[in-house]
Amino acid sequence: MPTSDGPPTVETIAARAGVSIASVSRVLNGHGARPNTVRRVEQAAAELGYVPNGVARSLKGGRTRQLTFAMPDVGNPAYVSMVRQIQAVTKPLGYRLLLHSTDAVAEDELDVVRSLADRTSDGLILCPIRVTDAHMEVLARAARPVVVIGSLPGTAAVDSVRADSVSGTVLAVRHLMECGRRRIAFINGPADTVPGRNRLIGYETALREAGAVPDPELIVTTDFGIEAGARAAHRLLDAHPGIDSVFCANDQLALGAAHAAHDRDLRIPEELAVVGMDDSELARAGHPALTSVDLGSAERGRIAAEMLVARLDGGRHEVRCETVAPRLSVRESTTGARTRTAAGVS
Amino acid sequence: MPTSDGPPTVETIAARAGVSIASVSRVLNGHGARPNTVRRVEQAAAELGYVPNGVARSLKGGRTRQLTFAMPDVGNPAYVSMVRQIQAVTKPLGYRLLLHSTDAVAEDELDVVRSLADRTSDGLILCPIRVTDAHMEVLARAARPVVVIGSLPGTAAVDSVRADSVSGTVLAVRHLMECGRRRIAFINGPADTVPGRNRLIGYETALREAGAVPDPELIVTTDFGIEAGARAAHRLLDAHPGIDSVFCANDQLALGAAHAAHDRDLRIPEELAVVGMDDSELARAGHPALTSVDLGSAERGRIAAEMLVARLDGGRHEVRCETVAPRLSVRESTTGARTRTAAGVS
DNA sequence: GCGCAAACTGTAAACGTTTACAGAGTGATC
DNA sequence: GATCACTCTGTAAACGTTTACAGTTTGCGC
Repeated sequence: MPTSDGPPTVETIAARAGVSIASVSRVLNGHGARPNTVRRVEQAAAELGYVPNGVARSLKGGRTRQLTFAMPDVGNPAYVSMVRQIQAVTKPLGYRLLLHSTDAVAEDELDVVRSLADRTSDGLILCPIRVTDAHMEVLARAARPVVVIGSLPGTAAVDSVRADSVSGTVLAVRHLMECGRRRIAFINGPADTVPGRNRLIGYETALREAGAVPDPELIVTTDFGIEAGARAAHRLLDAHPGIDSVFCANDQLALGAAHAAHDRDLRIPEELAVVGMDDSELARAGHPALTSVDLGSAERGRIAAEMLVARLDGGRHEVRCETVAPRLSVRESTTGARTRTAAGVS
Repeated sequence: MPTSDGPPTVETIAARAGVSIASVSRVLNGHGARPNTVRRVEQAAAELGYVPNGVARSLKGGRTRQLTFAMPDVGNPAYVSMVRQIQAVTKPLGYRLLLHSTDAVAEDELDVVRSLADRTSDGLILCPIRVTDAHMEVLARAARPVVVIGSLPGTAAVDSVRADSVSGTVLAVRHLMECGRRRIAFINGPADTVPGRNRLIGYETALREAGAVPDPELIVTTDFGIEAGARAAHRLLDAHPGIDSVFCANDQLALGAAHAAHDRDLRIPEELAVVGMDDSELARAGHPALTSVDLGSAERGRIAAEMLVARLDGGRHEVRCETVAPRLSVRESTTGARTRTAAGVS
């Protein structure tokens, strides 16, 4: 009995069109009906501005057409580009996107996975800050498909996309050597993370492969941040004036290093070449613009989204684990091409 | 009849605990039951790892505990800080956040508002790129509470929070004058937007209020972007070497202007003071760091979220419209304090 | 006009929860 | 031990859809 108050439902439409609710549903979903019925239902629906209740639909259909993306920090440009790509893949397919910021607390990450059991979301893309045994435990019981962006133990029965920080770092260091640099310093971020360790491995690998011996004195570990990068660079340059280049674990650190160089009147790249990582807007914000390693955040986001929808559509295929190859964006902080920012008259 | 397959439902629990589904629901929602019943239900629920189906709950309860935030561009730092604040307000209250990127297309904005009728979201925070008559039309019929971040006609029956670009610009220009600057150029963004027009008004107001006459020659309009800022600055400085300072419509433009100054060997701030707008990370990325107007994105996000939840909780109070006062973050690009980035040994 | 197949339609059940209502149990009081 | 008030419990309806099933109409060929 469709009462006057409240938004129109399938019953309201049925009453107005003089048909049953089943017919209303069928017409609205294009399941075939007599032309006359179609016309009456469509007219009634249009007149009343009927919009089907998505919640009821979800309950009946067993899926919500919602996906969740959970990551440590909304502010981080790397995650922002993931969000953008995930949207790009899922929006055209009619999925809504739930954003969950875990603030890098592991228990919160676990809760997101567990909360899949409430059937509120059809699938999850998770960027864990670190993968613990508890993560594996919980992921194994996840009530809905999950794709992890990050490194998982080989045994895991969960789709994942990982970056390759080792190769990324090798790319950077190799590039510096090809530019003729020999005293290559390394400003790393927190070393107790997987990417932190991998960068160190990459750094040492690249040097050794060129027959050089990594000098622990040229390696500094610090928190991320522009100021921190500047401090670290000053420390390195104070102690080892011979340094001719520096690779930094992200663009903030690299920008800080560039600032330090400016302050010491070291020309970039002539006297100090600088390479960053992430290839964020900050790299282009440097002056000269910073060469930077792109670990493929955008692509990881895209692939993760594709994996997830594949899992939702098709279903039962084998576990996938992809690695996204890093790419080096070469700019003036290593090659020193342009000196003028843009084509203005000199 | 709870079958073995599928996740446990209230029926499964009831069967296992030997009670009715009503008791299960009551126990789980803390509505009182005999201690013995409570124990049995809780045990059964725990053993089976029962999680209530959120969709069914939403259908029964008439609300989803989901909020939507719709803005033009996930990549824009201003919106990112809004997202963060909105999360900060709503997450503790148990709301999930749906993110919708409209890519700045008006029709998409309208669709978001219309789609509130599907009952999938309890409320909406909307950042329209521009407010048209169609917006007002659709907002008036919105099926759920909406808060708009942006400027609405006074007649609108919709809660809103707005920035004050006029005052923000006045703040910046006044600051430059207090620093002794007289030839103040202005690099504006697209002028056919509300904030674009307001910045122009603010610029002229501040100058006039100091007895100066705005010189149209010192005003340039361009798209946003670092390169664009550099080009614009070069153009201005080529034509008017006497310029001693420049106010830019956002931090990208300001950073570009700073780059141009570097290339022309103009010292900042001695020979050219630079002020940006938005107070994003880019401002701190400048070297020297850029003075920048904070239009209060974060605060607008917070207030919008608070307005929305107030509307959802309480309900029927009068329409609110708040304006967030801008704030000036003074840094070295106007005051020139520090020359060394950080406390390293010189 | 009749029979038949095909196309359409309506009734009712189902999705998983919450909750109004009535019935059953409990203990206290006289 | 009967009555009463009270608390607790179970049944059933409701939220708004989709869909299996059975029933009805329709069109067609004879």
